[in-house]
Formats: sequence, C-alpha cells, structure tokens
Amino acid sequence: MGEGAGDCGRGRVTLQDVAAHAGVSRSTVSLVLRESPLVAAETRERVTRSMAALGYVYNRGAATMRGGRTRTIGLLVCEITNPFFAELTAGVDQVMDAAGCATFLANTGESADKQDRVLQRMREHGVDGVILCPAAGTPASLVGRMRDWGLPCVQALRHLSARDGDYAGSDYRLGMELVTEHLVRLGHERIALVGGTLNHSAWADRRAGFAAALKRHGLRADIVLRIPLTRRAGMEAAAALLARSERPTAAIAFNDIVAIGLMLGLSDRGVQPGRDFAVAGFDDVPEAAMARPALTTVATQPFQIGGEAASLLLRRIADPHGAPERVIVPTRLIIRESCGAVPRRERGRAPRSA
Amino acid sequence: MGEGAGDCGRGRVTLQDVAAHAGVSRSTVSLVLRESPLVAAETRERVTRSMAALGYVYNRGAATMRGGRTRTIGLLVCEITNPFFAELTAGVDQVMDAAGCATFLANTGESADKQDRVLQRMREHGVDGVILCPAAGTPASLVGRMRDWGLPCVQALRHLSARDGDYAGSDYRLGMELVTEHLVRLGHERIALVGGTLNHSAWADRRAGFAAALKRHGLRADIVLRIPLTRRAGMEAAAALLARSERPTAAIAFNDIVAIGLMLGLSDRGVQPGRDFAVAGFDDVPEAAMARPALTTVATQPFQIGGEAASLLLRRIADPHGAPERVIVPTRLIIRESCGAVPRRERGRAPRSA
DNA sequence: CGCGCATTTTGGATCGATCCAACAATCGCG
DNA sequence: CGCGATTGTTGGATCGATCCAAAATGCGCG
Repeated sequence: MGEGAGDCGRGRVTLQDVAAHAGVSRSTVSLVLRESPLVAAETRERVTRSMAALGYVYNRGAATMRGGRTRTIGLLVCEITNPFFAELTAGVDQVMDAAGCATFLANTGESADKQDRVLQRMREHGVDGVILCPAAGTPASLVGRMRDWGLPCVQALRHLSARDGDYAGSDYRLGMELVTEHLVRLGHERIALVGGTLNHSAWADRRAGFAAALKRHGLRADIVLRIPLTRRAGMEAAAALLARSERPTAAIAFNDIVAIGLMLGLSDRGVQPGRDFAVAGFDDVPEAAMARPALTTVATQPFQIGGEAASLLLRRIADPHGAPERVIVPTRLIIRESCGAVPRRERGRAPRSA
Repeated sequence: MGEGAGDCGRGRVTLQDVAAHAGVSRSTVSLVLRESPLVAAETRERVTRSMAALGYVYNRGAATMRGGRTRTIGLLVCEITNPFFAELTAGVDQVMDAAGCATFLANTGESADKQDRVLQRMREHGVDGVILCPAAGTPASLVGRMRDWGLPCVQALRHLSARDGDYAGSDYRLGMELVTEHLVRLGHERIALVGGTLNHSAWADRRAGFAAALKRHGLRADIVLRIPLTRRAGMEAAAALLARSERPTAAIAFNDIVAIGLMLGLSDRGVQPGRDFAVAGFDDVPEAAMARPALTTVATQPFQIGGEAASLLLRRIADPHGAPERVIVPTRLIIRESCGAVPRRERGRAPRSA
C-alpha cells in the first residue's frame, strides 16, 4: 500500500515523501512539524493531512544530527526492585513524560563497573543529561568527569561530594535526628542503629544525624550494626541485638524493610516490638502503615524526589552553566505504634493508626 | 585542550578528527570501530590510541541513519512501583545490558492513552522493538497495528489475544488451578477469589483456572470480589468476606499484596489466618515468606519472565518474519502456613517455614 | 508601473557514521 | 616480468531532518 517505496515494511516514509504528496518542499514540511508561525494556515492544513495519509513518523535521530538535542535522558538506579528506587523512577517518568522526553533506565546493582559501562552507552546515544543514584564505591571524581564531558548530571538520593554538582534528595541527617530525638524523649538510653553494608552519603548522613541527636543528650552512639538491606537480614539481626551484653531497648533501621524484618525477628523470639522493644524505620513505604505493630518511621517521599530531580535536570539542560542546585525534599516523622510503650508500661494496647 | 574544535564543550570529537590524528581515512577508523578483520594490526593499534587520546565518543545516532539498528528497545510497564513489574524490569535490564542494548522505560499507569503516546515517542526514537505489558483497556488491534508499523513487539505478563503475537509470561491458569486444588484437598468447599478491578488476560486466566479446578470437584466458583490491588483494599475486603451469608472458609487473592492485606484485616477482626481462615496469595514476592503467618502462594518468577521476554525480543529483532513464540515460565505452588489448619482443628501451632 | 515591505516558500549545505566500488601495495608463481 | 590473488585503504554518495540565505509572492501606494 501507499507510495510503494520499499519492498516489505522497512520503506519508511520520510519528510521528502510527505512534501511530494502535499506538493511543497521539504523545508515547508519541516516548518509545519516544528509549528512555525511562518507557514500559511492553508498549507499547514494540507501538509498535516498528507502526514496522516502516509503514516509519517518523525525521525528524531535524523533531527538530532543537525546539532539539536535528543530529548532523551538517562536514569541510573542502584536497585530497581527496591520500592524506594521504584518510586523515584515513577516520579522521574511522570515529569519526563510531561516534558516529552524519553528515559533510558539502567539498573546498576551497586556495581561501579556496570555504572561506567552504562554511562558510556548513554553518552553514545547522546542523552541530554543523566539522573544518577551513584553506586556505592563510585569515585568522587565522576562528577568532574561528567562535567568535562559536557553531560548535565543530577545526583539523586546519594551524592559523591557534599558541595559539588546538582543534587535532589531528602535531608537524611535531619530525619534521623527526628527519630532519634523521639526515642530519647520516650526514655530510651541505649539505642541501636542498624545500617547497610555499603558506604555512601545516604548512610553517612543517617549516621551523622543519629550521633548528633544522641550527643545532644549526652548519650553514646556506639551500637551500630551493619547488615544487608533485606527483610531476612533484619530478622536475623534481632538475635544479635538481644544477645548484646548491655542490651539496647530500641533500634532504628536504615530503612523500613530492615525494620520490618527486625520486628519479625523480635516477635519470633518472644520480644514484642512496640511493647518490649522500640523499632523505628526509615522511608515510609506503603508496607510500613500495614505492619503489625504499625511502624514508626521517617517519610522521605521518593516519588517527589524523582520529580524534583527530573525538573532540576531539565533546568540544567536548558542552562548548562547555571549555578549548581541542591533540592532537599523535607522529611516527616510518622509516629505509629512500633516505638509505643517502652520503657514505661503502657495502658492496654496501642491505638491503631488510620 | 585537544584539537580546539569548538569553543566550550559542544565541539564533539568526530571520526574525521580521529582519522586526521591517526593519519588515516574516515573509512579506516570506521572499520576499526566495527572490529573488522580487514585492518592491519599496526593501523588498528594507532587508531585505537588516537581515539583514546582525543576522547572520542561513538555517535550511535549518526550510525543509525545509514540504515542500521539503534540498539535501543522500549519497555512499557503498567506500574513500576508494583514489585512484580520492578522484578520484570530488572530481568529485562540484565539481558538487554548483556546484549549491549539501551532500554527506554515508560510507566503507563494502566492508561491506554499514555501507552499510545509513549509508543509513538519510541517509534520516533527508532527503537528496534518493544516489550509491552498492555495497559487494561488496550484494544486487541494494537498487536496488528504494531505489525503494520514493522515494530517487533513482545507482550509480557498480559496478552491482548490468546493466539496472536509473541508473548512471555506465566501460566496463571495452571497456577490458579494448583492453589485451588490445594485448598479443596484441605477440605474447603466455599472458596473466595479476590481480584482486581481491571479486566485483562492475567485476570481472565486466573479466573478460568479457579473455575476449572472448582468445577472438577463439583464446587461453585461464585464468590468473586473485585477490589483495587492494594494492601489496604485487601484489608478492607476481609470485612466483606466475613459478612457474607454463606461465609467462605478460604480466599485466594490476585496477588500477595492483597493476600497480606487480607490477613491483616482478618486478624484485626479476631479471625486468625491459617487457623480460622485459609488465605493464599499469588506471585511469591519476598514479603510473602516473611509474613505472619507465612503466606502460601504461587511463585511466578517475574525476573525470569523479564529475561525471557528480552531474549525473545532480541530473537524477533534478528528474525522479524519468524513464527510467533509464546514463552511460558512455569509456576510453582509454595506451601507455607496461611492455609494451614482449616477446616479440621490443628494440633498446636503450624510449623515455621525456613 | 515600479518600488518597498511583509509574508511564505525554497534548494543547497550540513550533521557524523556507513556502504561500496575502486584503488594501491604486496606477494606467489609460471 | 606479467598476471591474478590477497590484503589494506580510500573517497564519494548516502541516510533524514534542519539551518540559512535567497527567492517568490502578494499588497499597498506614490
């Protein structure tokens, strides 16, 4: 069917074909495509009809060659199966879709090697910019290297250097101070921090907030466990916590997943979280409200962070030489049941959260 | 630094520049790039060094124009924040990364409109193919339309027509028969099915399996609830289940998230899942093994499905006119505690699963 | 009518890599 | 030495859209 250009499908309709069909020149069709006010209404109408009739598809690759942008960005996350990164991704997608940009996704799996490889590939594809959740072990020099490449980059959730480059994330430090203060107010003096095995800013910030809050009250921040960030590892960490000589009465986990595992491990050992032991999480994933007891945690709004990171990247692409920005999405302490009763015995049972 | 081509960064190094630096022609550099055996070892060496010295980046867009593939594919998922789709995405990423392809991700949010828009955009970017988890309400004609476009497409998890086009997914029907049989064997006669609000093949298949298994035993499949696929809706569905005149003794949920919500709702109402009421899930997300009681469910291995979908798409791109394939990843019934005791009273407490 | 001016339209050059046919260099061998 | 085969290398044309300077068109007005 149609102009009989090729044999069987790969005969793509070009702007030239549309021009011939509408009886105008390539240039005019190009102007119509880009909604230039220069073309007469009647001509525009005719060309538009020809495009529809031939089933024309814009070839963005060809357009790019003549010096333009690709309207394409890259998103590198550490672990897409982590709901936290999945939410971030959804936020990025929403903003980028609205801006008419397509997003390359790559799951680095915390491997700096894969991250390098993927970044290289995205460069070859000519992405206009990148949103990067740096894998643990990424050298801080990467930011400078990307600047040399002329590739706009927004770091998200984690950053390689405290002052360098664009960044969107939460104030983990403040969030951690909030929960820690909360536990101290409830009377806890021996509070454990249960973190991941990897070193990156999201961990350093949490740890700093934890230490700062305890220090303010003359308490020591010396109970720190480092375990894989899985439900199961959290469950197993309960034993380690209970076995300590000076047994802690509360624990704050790096994230909700670990906190929920921790609660399970505690109750499996006859220690009821929220009554015999306080547990707090971080992130406020949907699961947290549904846990039993419902989990006290710090909301970090990853979807919003994703949206902010995307908007910031679009701004940076439009103005590559602008001053670096750091967008901090506020955290909120969400008080539920899991830190409820300790150390005073509570009256009956804690109220259900809505 | 370097050749001083442009003013401040956008002066990209081209193949021509490399050629000049190495004292050969464009064509030779191009051959080196594509690892042709035609180039002399000494020349190859020299060119390689020049590329490194100038910081050359391959421009895949330009290469594409001359008729080649983009080495780019599109992945359209319904809801990336659903762990099931996130796992699928990770599986796709793994295979595509290994094949040197970049993946455009789009989150359609079950909107056929957004799906159309995104598909169009991906066509403009010249993707070599698409992995599509069709949004609910997608017209079955889409498969044919994509064929007309000459755009290879693998449907994943859901399909628009039972026989048309390439597909990778689980055998939901068989999986559902397995759980249903399991519950019947345990003595249940009034079993509820708790599904989502949307109509698509993943629901139709489950429902068919449920009905078939019950019919084999002369039981009626008439208790079917349709609720949003969230933990909270599952929790609220417990009330509806318990309120029915002929109260069911067991329920199978569309997925684990709903099942876990259901269990919470039941125990909040004093009905202990696994003892007073049997609950089964679907998918086997990590959370299922950690729930209390641990959830009996059907493992569907979304990561593997993603990998299979990606491999199939690569095959289809290599051979666009090959016969359609349907890859079915087997399901497994995972028996844990949540269907334990009913209807006979059980001795003591169910054993903990490892 | 011819000129200036505003409005539309146009063809050639261009982006950066690939394809292809042709060419240069080297070698074996009768 | 001449010829064909083999091995390396090359320049011109090409992909499809955009940029730009220039041309065509229409219109008002002295």
